[in-house]
Amino acid sequence: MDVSQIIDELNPAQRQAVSSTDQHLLVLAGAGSGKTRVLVHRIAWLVRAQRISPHALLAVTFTNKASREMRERIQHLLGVSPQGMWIGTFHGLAHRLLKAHWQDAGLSENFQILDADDQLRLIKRVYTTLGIDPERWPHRQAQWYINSQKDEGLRAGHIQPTSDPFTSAMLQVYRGYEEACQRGGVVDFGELLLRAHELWLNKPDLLHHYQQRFAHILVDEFQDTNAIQYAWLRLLAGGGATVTAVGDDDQSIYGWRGARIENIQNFVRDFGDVQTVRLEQNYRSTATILNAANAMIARNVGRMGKTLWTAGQDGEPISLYAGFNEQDEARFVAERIEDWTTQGNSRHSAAILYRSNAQSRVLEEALLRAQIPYHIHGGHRFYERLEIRNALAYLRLLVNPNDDAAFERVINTPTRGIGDKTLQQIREQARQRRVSLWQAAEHTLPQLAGRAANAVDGFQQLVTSLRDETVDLTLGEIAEHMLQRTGLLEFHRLEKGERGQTRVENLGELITACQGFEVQDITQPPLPQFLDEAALDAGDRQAERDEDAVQLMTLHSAKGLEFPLVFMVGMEENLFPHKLSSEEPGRLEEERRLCYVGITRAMQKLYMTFAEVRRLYGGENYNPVSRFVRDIPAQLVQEVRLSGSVTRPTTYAKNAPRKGMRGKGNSDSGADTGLGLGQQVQHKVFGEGVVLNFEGNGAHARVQVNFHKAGSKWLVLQYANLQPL
DNA sequence: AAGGCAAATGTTTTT
DNA sequence: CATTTGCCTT
Repeated sequence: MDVSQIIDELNPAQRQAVSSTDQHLLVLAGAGSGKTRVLVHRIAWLVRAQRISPHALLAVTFTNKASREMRERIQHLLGVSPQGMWIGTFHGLAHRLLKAHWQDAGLSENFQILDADDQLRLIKRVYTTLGIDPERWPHRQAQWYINSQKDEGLRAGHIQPTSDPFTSAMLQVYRGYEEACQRGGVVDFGELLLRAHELWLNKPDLLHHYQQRFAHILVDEFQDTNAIQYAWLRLLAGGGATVTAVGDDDQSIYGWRGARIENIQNFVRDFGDVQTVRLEQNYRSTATILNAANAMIARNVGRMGKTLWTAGQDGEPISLYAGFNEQDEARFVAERIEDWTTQGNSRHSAAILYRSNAQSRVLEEALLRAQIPYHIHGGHRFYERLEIRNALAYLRLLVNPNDDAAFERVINTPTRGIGDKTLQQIREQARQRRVSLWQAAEHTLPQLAGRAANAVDGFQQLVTSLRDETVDLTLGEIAEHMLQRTGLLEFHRLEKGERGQTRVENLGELITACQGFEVQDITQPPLPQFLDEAALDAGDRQAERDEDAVQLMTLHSAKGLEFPLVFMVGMEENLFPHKLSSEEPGRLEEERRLCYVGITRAMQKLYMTFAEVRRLYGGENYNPVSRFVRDIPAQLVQEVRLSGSVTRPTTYAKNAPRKGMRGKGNSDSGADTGLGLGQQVQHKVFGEGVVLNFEGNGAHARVQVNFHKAGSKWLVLQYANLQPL
């Protein structure tokens, strides 16, 4: 391909960024300004025009999704995959380094990654060992403390002991936790970054090697980097590499989890010789929407400064609706979506954005009532489900029996008569001998009662023989065999009713995932690689499902997405800006950026809604309209009071059976079934529920039912034998 | 070891 | 209000 092709289709600012030859480059990329495009084209330009080997390029993102997208687009643009280039998340790249240099990093070869859940369990254990009272300092607080310290690049040893009882308790826990991790050969997310940084600090030769290798470092979402990530980048770039940082200070919404917006300003100061390019032309939204966003964000101080503009139309005004209460608000949204789809638009082109997850409920109920299929983003992901985590724990033990978190999780799952007392003894033994639980278990055997000793011994033999039996098997076979031999499959199958079935299905999906897994390194066994991927990429894989449904999500998770029609609901003081964030000026500014993110998601039409009365936590709240709404120039906003809308507060009896709904000709409703969306149904095991969704037709038709007791489930229509109520 | 009850506790989330 | 947690009982 021709070099000019990489450049020609860009606007002047984009072109300037892509072909910058200054030492460093800061791209301030406004929402919808072609940020990823610039990044991808710059990489292509470096390879094609500058003749830089992909081997000398490193591109780092924040999420797996972003790095996948970047890889695909580079491949698309270059026509070939960029062999030798490092593309990944901060955590992914750190992991790659630690795997390659595990000895220099002071890790065991098969170190495992601890996720948030296992981390909390481990912390609980440390509490018990140290005799710290979780009533006084909740476990979660310690978890938060440890993670924040790691985000800042601080180990327990770096922190000055104080007389402050909180700090000294937290420090004690931090220390004990560090030891437990080291002993178990596990590493949490923060530790990946911290260790990768220390690896380079401690091994200058290694650092030098990587500094020499990477001539260009490209960073996406730079405003989201935390202290340790920034330090890591500085170290790597210290050998003269060129850094391209792409970000938007106005979209920094993760300060509360360690992201440092000031890294953008510091970049110019710390790196010197930085060319700054602003991408301000927006290709997403109408001028009205952009003007609203610009006006709102202008209230923040200390910005790098940026004003979005478009060559496109003004578009429709922003509609503001004052609901009488949250029910009315939700009803309004549902009606507007009905109008939208009636006009021939798809449902998935509409999104409802809210500040906190709790708000989704009323909206769901309204959509259900209106028979509008919806999809909620967020919630449990595949690898976070209990049964999957149990299965993974067994697999982890196969790789590394000293993994205490895995050991604790499954020593009595399925139940095999190992109670708390036995476990306590093993823990005590482990503490005394400073060994892993697995090792301690062997030492504890003699002092256990016959039955308990048998059970523990049986467990260890199970794991050991499982390891022997699976050496020559493929990953899929290992998973399948493990599920059988451990009895996990049976255990979950026998779980009462509803849950069991889903869990067995999920375990089946796990086997499928194992079968389809592609190893990174063919010289290494697949299992550890699979476990690493499971830990580092919680797999939004099934979000790809392309049912035509309205998208519901928090403002945070909407970042990076765009929708023709957007609703920002709950535009009320105390809700948004959230009460807990409206006190401090800094946090309020972050809320405002969140609002900016929300507004700039909208392509054609934006609705903002609020409720005059909102039931929350039992009480009635009369929140004033959000200050953010008042920040938008009045001429851009149209206040809505549709004729035919309710003139008094409406309340709906929850789950009340509705009349006249059966057999309505909804195209998605599997017309011959007698069931429609929103239909109340009865299932002989799960009880009563409401039909949420349909999928497929004929013998393959499946129906999603939200059971009052059992929660939401997908059933095969053919077998479900649902009775309409 | 599972189920039931009382008490606490209510942002945002990736890796 | 409603969900989740943890303690207590069978």
